Amino acid sequence: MLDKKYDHEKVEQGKYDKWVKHNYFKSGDLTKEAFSIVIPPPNVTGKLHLGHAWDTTLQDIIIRYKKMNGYDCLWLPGMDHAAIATEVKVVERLKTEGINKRDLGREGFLQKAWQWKEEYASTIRSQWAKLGLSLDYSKERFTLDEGLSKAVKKVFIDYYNEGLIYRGERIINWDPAQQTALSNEEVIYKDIKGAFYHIKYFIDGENNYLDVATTRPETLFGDTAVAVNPKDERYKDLIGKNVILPVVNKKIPIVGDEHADPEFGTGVVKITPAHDPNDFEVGLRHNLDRIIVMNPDATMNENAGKYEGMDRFKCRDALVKDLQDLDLLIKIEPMVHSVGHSERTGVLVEPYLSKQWFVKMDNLAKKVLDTQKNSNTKINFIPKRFEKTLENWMNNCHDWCISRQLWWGHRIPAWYKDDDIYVGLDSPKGDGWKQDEDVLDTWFSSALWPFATLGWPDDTPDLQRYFPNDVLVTGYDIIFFWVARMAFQAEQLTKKAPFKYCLIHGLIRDKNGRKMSKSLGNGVDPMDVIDTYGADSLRWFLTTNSAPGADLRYDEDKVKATWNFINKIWNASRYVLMNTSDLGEINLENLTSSDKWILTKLNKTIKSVRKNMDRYDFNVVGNELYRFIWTDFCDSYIEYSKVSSSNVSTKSAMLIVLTNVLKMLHPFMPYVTDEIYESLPIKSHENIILSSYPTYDVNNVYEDEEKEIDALTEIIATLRNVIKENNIPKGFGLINNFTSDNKYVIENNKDVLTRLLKCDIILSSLDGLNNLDVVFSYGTITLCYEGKKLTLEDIESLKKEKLTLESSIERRKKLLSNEKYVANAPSAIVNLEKEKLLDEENKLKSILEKIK
RNA sequence: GGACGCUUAGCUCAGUUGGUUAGAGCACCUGCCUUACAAGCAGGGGGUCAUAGGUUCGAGUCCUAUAGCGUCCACCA
Repeated sequence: MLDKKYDHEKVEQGKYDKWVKHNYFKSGDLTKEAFSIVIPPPNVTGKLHLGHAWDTTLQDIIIRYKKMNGYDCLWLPGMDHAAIATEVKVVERLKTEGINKRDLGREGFLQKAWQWKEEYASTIRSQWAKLGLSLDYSKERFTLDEGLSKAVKKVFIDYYNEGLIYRGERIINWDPAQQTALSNEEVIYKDIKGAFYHIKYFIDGENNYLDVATTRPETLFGDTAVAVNPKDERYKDLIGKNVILPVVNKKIPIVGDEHADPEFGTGVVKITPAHDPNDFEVGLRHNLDRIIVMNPDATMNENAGKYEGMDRFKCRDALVKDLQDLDLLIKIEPMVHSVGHSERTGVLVEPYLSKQWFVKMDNLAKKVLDTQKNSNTKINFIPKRFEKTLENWMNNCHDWCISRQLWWGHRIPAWYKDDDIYVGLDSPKGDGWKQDEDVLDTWFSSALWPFATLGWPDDTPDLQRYFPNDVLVTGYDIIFFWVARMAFQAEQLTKKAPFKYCLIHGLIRDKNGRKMSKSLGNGVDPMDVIDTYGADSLRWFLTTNSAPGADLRYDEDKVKATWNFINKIWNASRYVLMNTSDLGEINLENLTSSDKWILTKLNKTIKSVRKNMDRYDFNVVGNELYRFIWTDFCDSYIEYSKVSSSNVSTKSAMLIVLTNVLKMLHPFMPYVTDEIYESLPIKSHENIILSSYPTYDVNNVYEDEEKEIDALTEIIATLRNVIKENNIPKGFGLINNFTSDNKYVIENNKDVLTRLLKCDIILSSLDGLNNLDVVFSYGTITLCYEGKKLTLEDIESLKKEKLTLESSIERRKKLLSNEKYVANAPSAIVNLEKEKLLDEENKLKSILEKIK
């Protein structure tokens, strides 16, 4: 028997270990149809946050549901080495220990990084365990393990040989703190206060200057031209002349280029091909030199003359002051502009000319766009609108910079000797070859996750069975980072979409709607929530409280409300268990009307729940189950059943309902459903995980009894209202004045009525008491009681109801006399409308009699 | 500049292909320790579904415009 109160701690204690020990999460039953999900591998940089809890719970729900539907489910766990993110953290930690990364050397550093990885991996695994995730640990992978390394190398080498990867000198986003290149996606643009510095660039041989405005004056040392628009009347005659670069005092040409926007600033733009992507392009068009003026740590280099060694911003200040002294500064115009920051280190990104490896994107993107046009080959996003997000990215993507000047990652399999490049698995023969020092962008390996984790490039049984994955679950914020890259890598390497469906959820926000972030300090640790309310409460809250694709505000009150819901389930279960402990076997031969009613409601709920589970519409499922359990089962059925709870069929009915409810709840709340299922007097399996999901049972749908008990429920609610409004004292009687074909509703359910309304008897005559008629569409019920008589106020309320009925009847008559409505509306709706009209007319008739 | 989303009860949110009188939780008011549950039970109040048009027999739901809020992408010399 269950304890009197639901205690989430006690319930969840030890269950996960039990599940794992019994191998409930293991895939590989070849007699069943396969279903697979790969977990979005969390970074080994820290603890899981609420977003992870949400994301993984959704997957767990799907996996448990599919498992109960007879599938061989593989949910593959794993983690991401998260190249730069982890390296930054390890460097930080080393710093607190007084150790410098470079002093440690590559091998020494990697040792520390692997230590870090093991540490955080075990934290993450314990968090997965607390969440109750049905992961198949026998298949766990890591983006830096041997198998993925093999896959990554193969892709790099093949792409290189096919010309899909190239090495080139380009302007890339440079992170001066970590001293590595970044991809466009790793740069976060933020509006910051800056200034437009207007500087005099004197025209060679003239006593005249151009007003050149820049936000980064320190890059002046790399200027190799100034550009004006060839159509700009103000300047077009100057094209071909030179200006004197201030401070440096060398001649650079004035070129005409469309890049200069006559509307923007002064219409004159300095061209610094080594420090700006647009200028780089201009430089190519006009064959300009590229002068790098900074070191990798963003201090000025030898090209900056006396400013050499100064930090870029210190140099800016010093240079501006000097320009002022030289009377070369026209003005400083404060402005707010958007500047790129490194996603991981937060420092301002420097556009920087550098030799890096790139993936050529145009063809890869085009292939994905093509497959997305075909419903047989596409990835189906849920909600659908996110397909556009993917397509937008594919339409606008630039070549992908994949080399990173880091140590923690897949080292690039390229060797150099003088000007020769060798790309292959191992170092080429001969002396003097040196391997590339760089590693690959972490997303280069995670892009292979759906298939490389299953053995690709080898054609393994797992790959054949579980690829493509059935569904991928992730937040909309990483469609660009990850989903897009999986899409084109899978397409290119396997000729398939990596997964059939992509279920997208939103972001977790705090109670006030702000993003949860470390800097705001408004983050909530899911483990704390689990300690306070249990994993089941957290899981239900996360997955049933928002529409697909929408953000979710964390609201402790709602988690608390979920705990209350579980407590309700717990107590309803106690009631059923108390009544069924002596039940030998299921027997449905003598069901009462309310037994049949609840079985009918159960089956209709099962039907709808299955439909919405299949479309991953979990908030609809949540509402459905909540309403069925609390309203139909607890508020109505359990109360009705109290008059027949010694009946074997009633016992059987309540056990069937509870069992099916537990099964439907199980994907959402695995712990408490396991606990209660274990206590059931009759059950089909040793554990609920192994049981099968409820199916609609047409043999237990009873339309007549459903109507009867719906009527009973309505009668009870109405009478309770009347009793309360009129202060009818306990112990009253009632007379059944329903029309002859409705009388049975009360006759059949006398016991329930007297019990729930606390009335003594069902009378046949008034017997000298005061009376009050209550009008239903089935006829009237007369309440007979001692005490005050029907007052004027009561009559007033009847008059009020009369008015409401009259207007409603008028509306319905008008509707039904509308030929177009009758012709076009579905007949079920029209019939319902007719029925309603009839009911209301009957009711009105009774009221009119009463008032008169 | 381009794209997308949101606006429904005091608060947070649902609302399936258009179809009974628009729902839930929390909060609020009233009355109850009724032996599953007071973390509960029973009853109640509260919404012209952002605004204005349109399509339709019928619009919270579809279309157009407007306002406000938000997100992403691009640009920002």
